[in-house]
Amino acid sequence: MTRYYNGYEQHLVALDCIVFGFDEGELKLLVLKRKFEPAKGEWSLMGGFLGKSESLDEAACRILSQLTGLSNIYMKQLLVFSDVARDPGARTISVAYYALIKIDENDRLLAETYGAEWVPIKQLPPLIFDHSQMVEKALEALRRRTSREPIGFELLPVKFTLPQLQSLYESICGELLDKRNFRKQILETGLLVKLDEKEKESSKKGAFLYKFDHNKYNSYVEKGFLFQLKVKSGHIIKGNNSLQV
Amino acid sequence: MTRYYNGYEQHLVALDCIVFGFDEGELKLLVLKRKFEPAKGEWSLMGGFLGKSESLDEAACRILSQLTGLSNIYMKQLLVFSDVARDPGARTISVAYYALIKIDENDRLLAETYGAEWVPIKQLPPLIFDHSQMVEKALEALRRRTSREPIGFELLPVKFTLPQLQSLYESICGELLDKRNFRKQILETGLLVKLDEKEKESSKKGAFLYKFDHNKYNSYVEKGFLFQLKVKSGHIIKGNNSLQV
DNA sequence: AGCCACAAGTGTAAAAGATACACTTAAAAA
DNA sequence: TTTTTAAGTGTATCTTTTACACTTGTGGCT
Repeated sequence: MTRYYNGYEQHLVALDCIVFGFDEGELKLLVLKRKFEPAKGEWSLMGGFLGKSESLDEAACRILSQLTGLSNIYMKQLLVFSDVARDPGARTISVAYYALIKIDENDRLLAETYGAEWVPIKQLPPLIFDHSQMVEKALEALRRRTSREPIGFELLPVKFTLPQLQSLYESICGELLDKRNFRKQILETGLLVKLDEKEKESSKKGAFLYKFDHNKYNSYVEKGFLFQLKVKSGHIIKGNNSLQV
Repeated sequence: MTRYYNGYEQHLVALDCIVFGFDEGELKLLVLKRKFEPAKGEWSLMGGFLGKSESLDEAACRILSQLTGLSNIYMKQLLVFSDVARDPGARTISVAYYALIKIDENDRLLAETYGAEWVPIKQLPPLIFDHSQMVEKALEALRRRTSREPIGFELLPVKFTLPQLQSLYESICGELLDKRNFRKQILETGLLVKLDEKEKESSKKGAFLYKFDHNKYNSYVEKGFLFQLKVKSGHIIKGNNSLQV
């Protein structure tokens, strides 16, 4: 096939996936102990190599599904890392992808089956090579994208409560948000459907479940509507029954 | 060197540069007629291949400088294009970069020397392969980034007038802006330095020249300041001496 | 049965920011 | 001297964002 472009260098093209999940009110990352040399046994992202007859998007899906059994996952290309010496095993370039996973929906044990582990993002161990940089960049991208597109829902179960959603946004942007303002804003989009069920795990009163209306969102997008969540300057919420006279 | 990772496919890694310039009040793109097969003679972006001992950023700079003589240019990685059949010449993946150039500063003839041409973005000819898609994505990225970072200045000469700057922003976002609001907003940042000189090409009165204060910007950024230009819903400006009773 | 503890849920007023808008000024050309 | 052209300037209205505190529902405890 390579009739043209003779004489140019060929390269190993790796892929690494930054896999985000949200569980127990925390943003988490899926990491695993590397099973081969070099750096065998150290913590790393999920990775693999680009094959002959697949696009990068296809390869990213393949790798994620081989290593976790998951499919039909939100994935996005992030950035290529290409320092000449980034991987001591060989000269490789690595295309980083990030993925958003609904942890609840999938068997939480699945990860362990494959030797992977969900680690809170605040307690990440050191990762091999430039993987920590990749995580850093992925977090920035996630923050940016979250405020422009309704991708937060990819991290929650199909049915979720508003307190859950708020907590998710707070974990992503690293700031507390005002409950009333948050609700007002998110409900104003008209994209959430209130269900008749309540979730009662996290409180006695229970919180109503909602669904995100993908169809409505898509038709809005076609009409030029822009999802925008102003998740900027949150503040510590005070004055909640902390004083009693 | 490749002691590890044996048996994995190697790939040709191309780079393509979307080179933006701003001239005669228009956003322009640098394109050239391809000098080799396949698709010889057709319009394409500037491209090349990743070498053995260079990072992608280095390669992108090298390619731009080989093909235009320019160096010290703002460049940013955009996205990798990797469809299996994207290039009929061979299976390649291509990392797209976009660059912002101050056309005035550099010899405008330079382009021609190298067989390249500045084409207004609204009159782009069809480009080979997936290059038109790349341009599309680059424009989106430029629009997004322009509103979050002061990169517009990379497209203007070091000294510029406010009408020039406004016209640049209008070309990028594709909408007319209100003169007074634009000036207020951009001057409020405190990042423009008014000079004592006037530029008198485009009007009899002449417009004052300004410089962008990079140092100040950098120190602001360290303090957490965020550049934000709200360049959203512009409108057609009416009422300017168009009626005379 | 009643009380307590806990998180869910709800509205409004003040402040900040964005928008719309029209005339004056400077200087070259006629 | 007049005309023409684009540069330059301020304010009032509207919209959006922010700050803020009490009531409700329910399970568990006594």
